[in-house]
Amino acid sequence: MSAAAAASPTPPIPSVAAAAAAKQEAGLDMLSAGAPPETGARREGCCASAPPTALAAAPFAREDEEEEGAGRQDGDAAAAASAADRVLLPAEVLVARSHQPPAHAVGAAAAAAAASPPRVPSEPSPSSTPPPPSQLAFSPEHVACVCEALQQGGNLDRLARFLWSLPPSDLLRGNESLLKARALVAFHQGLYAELYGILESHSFDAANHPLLQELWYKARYTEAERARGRPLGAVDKYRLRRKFPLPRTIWDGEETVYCFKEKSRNALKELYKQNRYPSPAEKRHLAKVTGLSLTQVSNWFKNRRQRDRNPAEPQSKSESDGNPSTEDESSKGQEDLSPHPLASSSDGGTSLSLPCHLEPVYMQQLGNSKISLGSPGVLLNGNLVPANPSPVFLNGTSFIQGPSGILLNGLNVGAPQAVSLNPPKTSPSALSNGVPITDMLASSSEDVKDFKILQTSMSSSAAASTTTATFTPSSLPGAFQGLVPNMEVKREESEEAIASQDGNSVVTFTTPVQINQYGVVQIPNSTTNSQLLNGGVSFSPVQLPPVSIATSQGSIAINQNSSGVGTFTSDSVASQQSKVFFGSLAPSAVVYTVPNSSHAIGPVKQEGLETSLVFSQVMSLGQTPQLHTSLPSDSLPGGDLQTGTSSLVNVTMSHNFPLGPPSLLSAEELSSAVSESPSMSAPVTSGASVVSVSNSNYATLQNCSLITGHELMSISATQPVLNEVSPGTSNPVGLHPPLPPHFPREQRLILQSVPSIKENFLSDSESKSASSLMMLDSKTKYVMTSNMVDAICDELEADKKQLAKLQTVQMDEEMQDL
DNA sequence: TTTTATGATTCGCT
DNA sequence: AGCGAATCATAAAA
Repeated sequence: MSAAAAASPTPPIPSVAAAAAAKQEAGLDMLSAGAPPETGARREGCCASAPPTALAAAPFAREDEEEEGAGRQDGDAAAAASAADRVLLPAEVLVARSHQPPAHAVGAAAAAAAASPPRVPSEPSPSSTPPPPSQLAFSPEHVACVCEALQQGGNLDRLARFLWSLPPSDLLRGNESLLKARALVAFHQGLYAELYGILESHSFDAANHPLLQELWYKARYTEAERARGRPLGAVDKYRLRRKFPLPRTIWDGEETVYCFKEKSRNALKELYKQNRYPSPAEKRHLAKVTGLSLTQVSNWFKNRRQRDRNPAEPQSKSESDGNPSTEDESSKGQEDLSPHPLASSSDGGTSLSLPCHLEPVYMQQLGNSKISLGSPGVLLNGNLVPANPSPVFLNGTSFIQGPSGILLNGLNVGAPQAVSLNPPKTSPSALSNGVPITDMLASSSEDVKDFKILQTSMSSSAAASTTTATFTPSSLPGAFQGLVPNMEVKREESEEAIASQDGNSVVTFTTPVQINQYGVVQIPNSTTNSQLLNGGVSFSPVQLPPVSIATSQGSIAINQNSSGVGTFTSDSVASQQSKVFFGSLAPSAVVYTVPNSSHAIGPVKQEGLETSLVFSQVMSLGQTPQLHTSLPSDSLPGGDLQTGTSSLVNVTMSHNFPLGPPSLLSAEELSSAVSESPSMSAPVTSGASVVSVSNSNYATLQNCSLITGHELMSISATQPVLNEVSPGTSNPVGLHPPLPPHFPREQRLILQSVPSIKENFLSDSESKSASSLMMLDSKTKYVMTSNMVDAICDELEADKKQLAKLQTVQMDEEMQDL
């Protein structure tokens, strides 16, 4: 063993290493390094069987290993060198040194050779009498040992001389060590034809395959490089490998597998769907199941995560393995993340990256959706919680992104911009119904970046114009089928028209978030009625994956009648998570944010709804402010957007609203209902509750804080127009800071004013200059004019004041509690 | 030939 | 040690 071990330290073969390209060189070195043990073992064997003359096979090794004293070594080296020069060196050395501790012969010889000036091989040495070549003084084994020693010593020149001096004895022909040495020398000398001949002429021991294979390929590469006069690329090398396959003499024919078995991959994917970050135990189990090593499993997950994170990565797109999260990203891509604000937001590749989710994420038509939530978690409709393994459903075009978490029902909120507003690592920010809740806005630069990309700017024409601003996604994915692409919404247009265009589609978000692909969020704008509720109303046919419906989280059913009355039915199914419903367009939209109420739900279907009802739960916001907005449907016909009454409602209720179907909810009723079910923890009732809201009616919920556009606007850093309108209604900043870890309870609705022009989107976001802002999801369109804002503000003012009081009180209480 | 998919490696960070 | 990011390498498809 010692001999073998001694051999291991052998350095790589210089010539080879020199020729090797950086990486391959490393590979070669590795091979060389790996070879030693084997060669050592081999040599040991050979030496062991060596005849008596071999005083010392072992010594060779020792010599190498021990690096004995310089003095003696010098002497030995000198002797060896001289002997070596005379071709018969090995024999001579061995013989000459027979009286000494064996060893140094080869090692010393090699060292000497390397150190001393080369001598003419044939040059006779005064001190010794070289036997004629034909009269080998030692056996082939000895020769082999010498060859090995010289190889390992890295002195190929010397090895070449040695080989050259050897007689063409048949005895040596079959000697693998000698052949290997010859191959090395041939390679070193550029005698590739000879090299190939050697490699193909003898079946080498598997232990030598790695090195010889390397020589084979290296030679091919070198030849090709010389022929082409330029370095080879990976592909070139690959082609050469294909063109010049390894001879079976140095290859066992076993194909290298670069792709795991389908079965293994499926198992990996399956787990990945469940958990992107498997525990060590899970990895071990998976490794066992798939037959892969733990490292391979880990690498697979690492690679998968990386590729899901960077869909834009030029090299590859994530495979469409059916993994939703992956698919979205892969499917849409990177391209959409173009600088263009809208484009990015609207088309934005769909990417879903929810590290925190333990459960699978389902996206329907991810095409345009992009979800990229950072660790903190995202609150969708108030419910998406990072830590919670809740599935996310996207049915749509909306995208959610941001480390902090952003969710929009078509509204994208992230407010990286308002850094001051967001405490860096608090909890996740939540956005509900288009209203961003910025407890945690991304403050990091990354967040900002993401935000910019994703954020959709809505423009309102605050400064720009009274005219409505229209944003159309630069490119509409297939998701928009059925929708009129680039449709512009103008104030002048009648609401109906708008409705018809967008209308009818409903976007439903369940606690996990569901975004309808078609979802277009529009904020009908008329100052009169509508408003941004939930950020906008998105309409799109709701297509929920069966899964979502079946999920334990509950389902949502929305039935709206053509009359413009929206009916919302939620049956509580025992789900823990709340759901959000977005109803369509228009005329009147009601948004409810109900925390903790989950429930129900049936298949979501929406057709031609004119009324929209939205329930969103804001995560733990529960007690805090809520915003409710309802718009009268009447305004729709008016052609122009009217200032309807719009209110945002965020209701933190743990209970369902026992609303009878088509019943109108009066503010009082609602409030009472809400008040009755104060505790968030209250289990959801199994019964289904139906709420119908007539266009003209809107419900006001107690415990809901109403935030008018002004406030929202004011929250955003720069929103001149809005600020002017409603100065200081609420100081966003003031509100946020205090938020404790559990801030979830506090919910905020924020409308950021964003520069109206999409082109300027990025820059604007940076600059924070703004007009009125709205967050849009990529496919959503929001149109809000400053007028609208004003109108809305006015409209809401009254309600706001009332609600604000309630909200304020509650918040104060909560704050105190906190 | 080029591009894509994918496994592995390396480096820096925590 | 685990992770992310960047990168390489390989195999296969385009």
